[in-house]
This record gives sequence, C-alpha cells and structure tokens, in this order.
Amino acid sequence: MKQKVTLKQIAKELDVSISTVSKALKDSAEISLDTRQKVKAFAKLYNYKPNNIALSLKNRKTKTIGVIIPEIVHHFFTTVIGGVEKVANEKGYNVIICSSNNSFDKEVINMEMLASGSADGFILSVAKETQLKKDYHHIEETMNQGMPVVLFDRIIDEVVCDKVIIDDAKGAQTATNHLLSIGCKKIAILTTVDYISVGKLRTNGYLRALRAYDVPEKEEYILKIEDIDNCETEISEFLKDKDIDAVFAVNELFAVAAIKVLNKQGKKVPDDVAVIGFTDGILSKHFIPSLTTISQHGEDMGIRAAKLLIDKLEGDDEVIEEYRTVIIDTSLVQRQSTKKTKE
Amino acid sequence: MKQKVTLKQIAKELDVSISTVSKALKDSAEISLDTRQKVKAFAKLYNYKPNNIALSLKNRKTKTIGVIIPEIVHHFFTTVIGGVEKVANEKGYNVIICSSNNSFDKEVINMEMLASGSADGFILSVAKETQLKKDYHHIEETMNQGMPVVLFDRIIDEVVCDKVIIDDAKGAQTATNHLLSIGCKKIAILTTVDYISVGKLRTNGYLRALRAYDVPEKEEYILKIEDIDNCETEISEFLKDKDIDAVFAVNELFAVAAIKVLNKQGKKVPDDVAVIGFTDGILSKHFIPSLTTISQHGEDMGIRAAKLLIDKLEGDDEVIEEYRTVIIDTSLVQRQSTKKTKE
DNA sequence: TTTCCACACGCAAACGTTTTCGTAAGGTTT
DNA sequence: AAACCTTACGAAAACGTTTGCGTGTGGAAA
Repeated sequence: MKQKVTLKQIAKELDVSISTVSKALKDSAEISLDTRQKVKAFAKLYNYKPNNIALSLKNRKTKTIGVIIPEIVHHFFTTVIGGVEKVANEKGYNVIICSSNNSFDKEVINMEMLASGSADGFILSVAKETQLKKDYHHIEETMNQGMPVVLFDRIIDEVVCDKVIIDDAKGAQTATNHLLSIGCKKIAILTTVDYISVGKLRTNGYLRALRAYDVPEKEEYILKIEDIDNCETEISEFLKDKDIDAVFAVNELFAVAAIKVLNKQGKKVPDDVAVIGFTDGILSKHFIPSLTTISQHGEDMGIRAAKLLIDKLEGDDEVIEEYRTVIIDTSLVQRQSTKKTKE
Repeated sequence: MKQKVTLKQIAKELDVSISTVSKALKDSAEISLDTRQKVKAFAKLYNYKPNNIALSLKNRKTKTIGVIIPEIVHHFFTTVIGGVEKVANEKGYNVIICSSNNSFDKEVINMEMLASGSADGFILSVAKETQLKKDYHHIEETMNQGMPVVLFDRIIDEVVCDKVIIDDAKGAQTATNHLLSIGCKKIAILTTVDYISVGKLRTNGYLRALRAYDVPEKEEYILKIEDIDNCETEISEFLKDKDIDAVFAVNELFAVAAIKVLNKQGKKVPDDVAVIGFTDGILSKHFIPSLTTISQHGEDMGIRAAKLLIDKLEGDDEVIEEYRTVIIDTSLVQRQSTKKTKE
C-alpha cells in the first residue's frame, strides 16, 4: 500500500528542491524546459495530486459549500441540493451535505464542525426545533466569523442574510384561487401548526384568497396537524361528515392522506371533492389520481441559493455588505385531482 | 466582521507563546493553573474553535467519510445515507455526500477531489455509466493510496474490498415465491437491461423461483426496460393483450407504472393481476393500492457500511487486510397490491 | 553561598502547499 | 578583464495545530 505521493517525495527522488517541483508542475517559466518535463513525467507516473487540505490551509479557503437541511430523506430538499451541486460544480466548488434531522443540537454541531475549516459558506434550511426555540446564535456566530450564509425555504426573519424563498402565501393563494375558479366554495385546508413558518404562510394565503373571492372563512374548515405520522387519523376525524367540495393540503402527504380518507368516506376525487397539494414530488406525479399541486421549483431554489453564496464568497466588499432575498415563482401544476370530469 | 480567532492571536493578546495556549486549552499540567484559567476564559470569550483543516493536515486524517451515490434525489440512497450518518456521528465522523449523477466522469472527479485530502475513506455505490464502462481505476487508485472503500448496493465483483449488499436474487425469489404462493402462475417481470447488476440479479432470482415451482419460464413474460422515463409506454406495449395474473417489478416506479397500465386495460389490481415491487419507498407505502414489496432496509445498509469503513479506518493491520461482504436480509412487506380480496 | 530540582513556559519541527526573494553559475557586453 | 545580465534553481515563510524537549527562574536543600 503506497502512501500518497507529495511534492517533497518527488523532490527527493529527482534531487531538486520542493519549490522547483511545485513550479515545474505549474509550468513556471522560471524552470528549465528540461526539468519541467522530467518533473511532470514523474508526477504523472506516481499519480501526484496536490493535497487539498494543505491548499485549504494555505489559501484559507476550502472551495467547499456546506449545505445543512432538516431531512435528507426528503424529495424537496434533495432537489434543492441538486440545484446547488449544479452551480457549485460549475464554479469549482465542492458540496458537503449534512442533515440536522430537525434537531437544534445537531444543527449547531454540524454548523460548528463545518465552520471550523471545512466550508467557506453555508446554505441552510433550519430545523423545526430551531424555529421553535428561536435560538439563532450559531447562525449569527458563523456570519460574524466572516462566513456567508444563505437561508432557504425555512428561513428566519430575524436573521439578516441572503435568502431564497418561495412566496408561500402567494402560492397558497394561487392554489386556493384555482379551487375557487373551478367552482368550489367549501374549501378545507390541511396545514401544520403555526410555528412552522411555511405552514403559517400558506394558511394566510388560503385566507387571503377566500377573502378576495368573498367566500366566508370558517374555523371548522381549518385543520392544523400536529403529528405528521398520524395525519390520516387526524384528517379522518376532521373530515367526518363535513360538507366540503375541496381540500387544500399544504404538502403532498396530507393531500394523499386526504384522498384516502375521502375515498373511505365514499367520496370521489375529483368528482365530489377536489384536492390540491403543495410541493411537486414523486407522490404528486404518480399517485392515482395524480395531484394538482403548487411546484416549488426546488432545483431553481438551489441554483439561486448557490449563486448568491458564491457571489458573496468571491465578491468584493460592496457585494458582501448587501443582502438579497430572492423569491422563486411557484407555479400551478394541473393534474387529475382537481379536474372536474364533467368539463 | 471579526475573523476567526487562532491560537496565535490569543497568544499575542495574552503575551504568552502559542504552545502555552494550546497546552492550557488541553488542561496540560505543564501550565500553571492561573495561566490555564486565563487562557480558557479568553478562548471562550472569543469563541475559539480549533481549525479542522490545520488539524487534518497535522494528523493526516480528516475524520470524514466520503459518500458517493448515483443519485441524490432517490429515496433508497437517502435512507442509506441516513444510516451512515447515524454511525458516523456516533463515532465522531463527518459525512460528505456527493452525487455522481450516474456519470462516470463525475464519479471520478468527485472521488479524486475527496481523496486528495477531504476524506479518510469512501462509501460508494457506482454510477450506471461506470458499470457499463467497466473502468474502475479510480476506485483501485484510492485504495492503493491507503484509503479504504466500502461498496454498497451497486457493487463491482472485480474490485476487492468491503461490500454491503442485499441478496438481490434471493429477494427477487422471495417476491416471486410470494406471487406463486397466492396462486399466480403467469407472472411477468419488468426489469432493467442486463448491465445494471441489481436488475440482472433480480431477474435471475425470478427465474430461479419459477424453476423451483416448476412453472415454465417464458421469454414473452420478460421485459427489459431501457428508458425509465418512458417506461409506461414500454410497459403498455408489453402488457397489451397479454394473459398474465401477476407482475413482478424490480423497482417502485415500474410497479406503479404497471398498475396504471393495467387499470387502463381494464384489469384490477390485485383482483385480476397481483403486483409486487422492490424497494420500500414513499410510493409503495402511499400508493393506492399500497404495494407489496421487498424492503432493502437501506438504513441498515448504511449502518453496516459505515461500521465496516470505520473498523478499517481505526483498525490495526490485520483488520485492514481482510475484506468482508455483508449481506443484508431483505424482507417481504405485504400490502394491498397482492392481496386476493376473496381471502 | 553553592547546588539542585521543580515548575512554568517557549522553541522548533512537522503536516503539504505556494510564492517571494535571494543567489550561484554562466554568458554577454564594453 | 571588469561589470552586468540571464537563467535556473533553492531557501524560507506562511497557513494553524500539536508536542517533545530545552531552558530560565525561583526556592529549597546542603
């Protein structure tokens, strides 16, 4: 098992100095053609690759972007990562992904770990616990140490930095409008508890749409789901004997659960009740009926986030001092779950 | 914007040497209690964190595991990563994830990038292109340079290293047996082209099960799908007017596509045709009908892979010289898509 | 007063690079 | 023959750590 070859070893082997080897490999005019060729041949033979760690230490940057997301097993987040990687690789950056598992502590640990030398900047979507706890010291500390942070999706208003979001309220309004436009009046919403920022925003958008259409909003049409794992039972209770003609679910899983519940209760989707979701994931596409939904364009979010971060990493001080919030357009993806069959 | 504080700065500020600071922070008895306390207080105040890069360079290890997978937006792979992270974090390792996007070139680039200082070892599932091309020089080179590699799922027989796999053939046999045991005789298989190792193995398992039950295998029951994005049309052609009573699909997507096609052709699942899948993902769980499937226990795979790698990283030479192949048990998850309703 | 020994701390090397600057050898110019 | 310029290379510092060893200071023992 041969160890990795270093400049020093090449230098020794060829009986020249380390600097000569380094320069030769960089085709420096300082070194004679003869020596250059000799060194390069040797380096190739021994498959020399410069040690990134040493370079990082010397250059005081790692050319690495740290991405921290709440869940790794989650379609939306992985699409965002896809976008980040695209841009990062183009620009010669490496991407390190860590998941916080929605734990505040793990988020802090990961961030500190990456901040102490492994990454030049961060792209981050905060954990549920962090949103609940409202403790953002780790984010502010990293920024204070000169590392730029871009927040996406689950952002924090109180933290001043670059952000990439969708207009959740507007997306929800679009969704609700769509339901209203196909003639639904009694629209229930399945949403999350309020401390999840996106859930709350989507609820607001729903309410706004109703008001714009002069449809009365009713408390009994709103379900805030606590436990996503048992959402089906909660939804089942909620929908029992309820007179509705549409359901707006703030995510895929709630939408699918709703359809199942409705089916069990003898109602057909979309004929009796229209259903619309949020987030265009695997389920939305492949479920029967396929789900009309609001696409968040995760990949675009990743692309924009990465661009913001790299701008900041490579920009001069002016760029660094200003913070931007990019709002990604959502779009309505019409599929079967809201198609009135009579049309 | 204050920069990150280093030992040197603390030393200067406190008018002691760098080594004194370093030792004080480590509570070395060499340093007087007085100085120790002073240094520690100062370090805490300025939020000193040792620079990982410098440590990596010095210790010649990074305490980081590199994971390279073919696709990041893929439920199975992300569950594996979840398992890897669990073990890694327990043992104080960081996890870097890169996706090859099924491209040979990107796999090589990522591997070389991580190998040149960023990771101590690798957990890898190879790209489709790599399997096709049969070029494994990058893997062997990294191993030659002293970095252990653990292959999982999409492995390579020719490369000698630790491996974590499921018994794909056995899993497929279990699936097929299940279909046979509920009375099906005319079982079609939707599989991949042969160069995908797992596809081929699963096909073999299917054939083995048929032989064991003395059910004749028919060429016309086997569809090798080329283009996963258009699988529905391929499947539709294939199943047209075909007299079958069960379908074994080697992945989730093929399974739901098959159900859709069958529905369109007026056949009911599971009443007319039973369908079984492979990989227990989101779709299998939430589809209607929910899919009977073979679970690959992705998280377990990740756990085992990480353990193998860390053993090798921390083990002495004996451990390092021997290579193990861990076979994770698959299990049959029974759901609606194979339930005979008459039962 | 001299000798000795803790004690508390600093020096320097090492990890692998890059890069600035210094310099020896040889050739060219007057 | 003296002065100078190229050419081709080496030395050393720097990035931030850790750690073995050397050393100055003080007090205690003789």
